[in-house]
Amino acid sequence: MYRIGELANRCDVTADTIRFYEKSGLLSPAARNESGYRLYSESDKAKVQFIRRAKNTGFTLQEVSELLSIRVDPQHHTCGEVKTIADDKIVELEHRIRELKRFQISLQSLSEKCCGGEESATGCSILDALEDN
Amino acid sequence: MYRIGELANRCDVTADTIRFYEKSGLLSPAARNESGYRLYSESDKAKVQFIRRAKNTGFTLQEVSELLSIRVDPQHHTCGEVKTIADDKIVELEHRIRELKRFQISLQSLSEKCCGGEESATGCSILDALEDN
DNA sequence: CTTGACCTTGGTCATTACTCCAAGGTTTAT
DNA sequence: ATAAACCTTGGAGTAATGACCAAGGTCAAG
Repeated sequence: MYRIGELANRCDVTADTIRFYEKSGLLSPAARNESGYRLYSESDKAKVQFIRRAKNTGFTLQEVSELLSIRVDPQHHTCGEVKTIADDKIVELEHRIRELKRFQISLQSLSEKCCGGEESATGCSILDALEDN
Repeated sequence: MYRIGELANRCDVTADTIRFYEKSGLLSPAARNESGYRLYSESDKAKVQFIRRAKNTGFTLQEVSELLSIRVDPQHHTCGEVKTIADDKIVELEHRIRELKRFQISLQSLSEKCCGGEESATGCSILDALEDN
């Protein structure tokens, strides 16, 4: 079990960030010791890393929270519910991916037209292209 | 020339947003009339639309500002600078798209494992699905 | 010439996601 | 046994990106 500082180090975040995630309901410590120190497990570490990855990908913490809630309490949820949540997210991801690709392609076509050299950017084809838009 | 309200309408933003962009140094009105009303040109409209499009796809206003400031003063910048901004963003987009796909694949495998029925959802967790990956 | 729609500046408020601080308790190394 | 490093809660502050409001000026229509 890690204390908060060590978990923070291993996940490359600050202790404050982990406490903030706890306050936001994304994560709670596996246990507390007698002095009230938070204690975390390996699975907590995986969760923090999941949160970071999801966040870097552009999910809000709210959305990350929804993703995490796909970990289901089997007593109270059915496969049907899980599948619905997952399928909704899949569709949403498709939209996002399409949008990012669209912009990436347009940036790529701009970048290819630009010489990228030391020339003054007057008449740079990227800027020209933005002007057309 | 448009007044701020009309520009806002045409670009599907609010007048407040346009004033905010101005305060942030992204955009200033082509002119003012005698009463101090902001007046905008077609090129201002293009600029606002560019800002929106870039922003919706993941550029921060800060980054948009870099691109726009080069455009405003191209003789003091090089093609290389412009291309670097674009290429950095392309790499970032690639990374985000890869992560999004990773999530999507995980969710798909989760969804496939789910019968989708009324059964209890033991073991349905996106963390598990991601670990398998 | 009044009414309603629009504009001005200047200010506050909201949300997201942290980040820092204070005052104090705990653990560990020397 | 004491200093350094770590932890606690609670609260305040920050940056990005706007939204909203107040008090007042302007403009077009009936």
